[in-house]
Amino acid sequence: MKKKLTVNILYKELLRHFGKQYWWPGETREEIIIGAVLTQNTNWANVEKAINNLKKNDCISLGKIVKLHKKKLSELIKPSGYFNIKAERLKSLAEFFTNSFDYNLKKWEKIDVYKLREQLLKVKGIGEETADSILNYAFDKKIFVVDAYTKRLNIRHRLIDGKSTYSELQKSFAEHLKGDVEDYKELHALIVMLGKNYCKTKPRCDVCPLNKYYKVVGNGL
DNA sequence: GACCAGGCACATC
DNA sequence: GATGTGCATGGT
Repeated sequence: MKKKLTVNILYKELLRHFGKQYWWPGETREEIIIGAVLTQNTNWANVEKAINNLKKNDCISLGKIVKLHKKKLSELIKPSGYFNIKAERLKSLAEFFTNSFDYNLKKWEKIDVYKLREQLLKVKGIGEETADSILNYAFDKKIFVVDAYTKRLNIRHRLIDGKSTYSELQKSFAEHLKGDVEDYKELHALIVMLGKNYCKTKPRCDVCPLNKYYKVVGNGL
């Protein structure tokens, strides 16, 4: 690693700038799980439309999705894009959860977090980010979610070695971030906020919320 | 009309 | 292990 990730200062600055995000947007555990698949490479506004369709049809649960025809499911989630693939992924994931422990998700809470992660990754269509989003936000596990924004943040601001893999980035954040599961949720949400609003075309600009961060830790560039 | 958005699986080198 | 491609909608 080139540089020690001063992640606590980063967190503090982002929190000060954006305020608490209270993620994940979702009313129930199952809605969060469903949203985690729907948001794959898609903006949240489109996901919301899909979720609203599911709600209107009383289908915002894994038990309902298991029984739903794939074609009907595709129609409902159409606004989120990749609807055929996502319908398949949702079916697989719904089968995974409903077939285990008598469809009692509370029982999953007691499983070792890494064991559950391993199981989730075996489900077709569930990669590291989706699995970690489910673990962190739906199951309140202390697992840091790395996404496109986190990778971009790392490269643009050179937090750690630019060629870091998903697990290297995740490990680095986990090693340095002081806090509980709620802080893990917040920091990921804040990094998404930063990515949506800044750092789109160039590493730094005059209005970058991270400028104060650099005043504290020095110029990493 | 081009480009982007809170990925993933699969093929190919 | 790195890189390329298909999957698809809706906002800017």
